[in-house]
Amino acid sequence: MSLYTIAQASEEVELTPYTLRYYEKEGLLPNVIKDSAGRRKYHDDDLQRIGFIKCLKGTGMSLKQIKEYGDLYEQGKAKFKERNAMLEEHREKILQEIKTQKKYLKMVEAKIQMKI
Amino acid sequence: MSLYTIAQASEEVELTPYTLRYYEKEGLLPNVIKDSAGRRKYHDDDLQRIGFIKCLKGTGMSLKQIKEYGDLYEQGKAKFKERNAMLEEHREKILQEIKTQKKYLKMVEAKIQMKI
DNA sequence: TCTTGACTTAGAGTTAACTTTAACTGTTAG
DNA sequence: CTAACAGTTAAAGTTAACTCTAAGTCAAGA
Repeated sequence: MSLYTIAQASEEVELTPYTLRYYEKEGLLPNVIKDSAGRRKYHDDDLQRIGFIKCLKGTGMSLKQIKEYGDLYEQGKAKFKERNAMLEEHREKILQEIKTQKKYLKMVEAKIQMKI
Repeated sequence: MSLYTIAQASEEVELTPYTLRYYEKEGLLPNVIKDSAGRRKYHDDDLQRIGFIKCLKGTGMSLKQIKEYGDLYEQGKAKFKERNAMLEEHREKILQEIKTQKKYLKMVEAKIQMKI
């Protein structure tokens, strides 16, 4: 049961403390606790959650949508279907995006080969 | 030798006329001509260039960097090396990004499979 | 005890990339 | 001839996602 200060969590997840506070303010991190002096303490669970937020964000999901997903997650089993539907839709988007990236890669490689 | 109005070019490249004017203002489209009434006329070359801009942008290059690349392109053979170096560096970035996307895809798929 | 340093907050500022507005002009169909 | 339309410009507005500032609090070391 390890706890992290915001500086440690920041280091761990490679996001600035500003960003961590911002995500919390936006409702993406509803479970971060505070110590008696009001300072944030991050659980491993929080870091896991941030990791998944980075995954969703890194694949083009907006923070707004990520919050929607997180809100469904907070509602547990009751919203499992909706939540998974979101992820499956997002999965398709990622697959499509990888395809597009591969197409663009070929275009760049063609341009490199042109030698003019 | 076909020429396109901004509306036609917009349709063709799937960018709004606003965006086309914006790209021009930012120096990304230095060769767009105007008719006697001051209206833009796009050549096939312009559309090709916009296509490549979309490729670079779609793979995460900023408009600022795209302009740098375009400026080198305008200087022709003299800057060929620099220009190609930019593209080769960008190629690496795209490869890395595809890797990351695949990793994230696996994370999302794992989450979907979790069924909880 | 004093000061240093890491934190806190609310709110302001920044950046990229558009997107819209307002006021205007030239072309075309009736 | 005139109304509608498609374009023009400079400049202001928007949005997402941070990023920073100012003013304050608290705990720990010299």
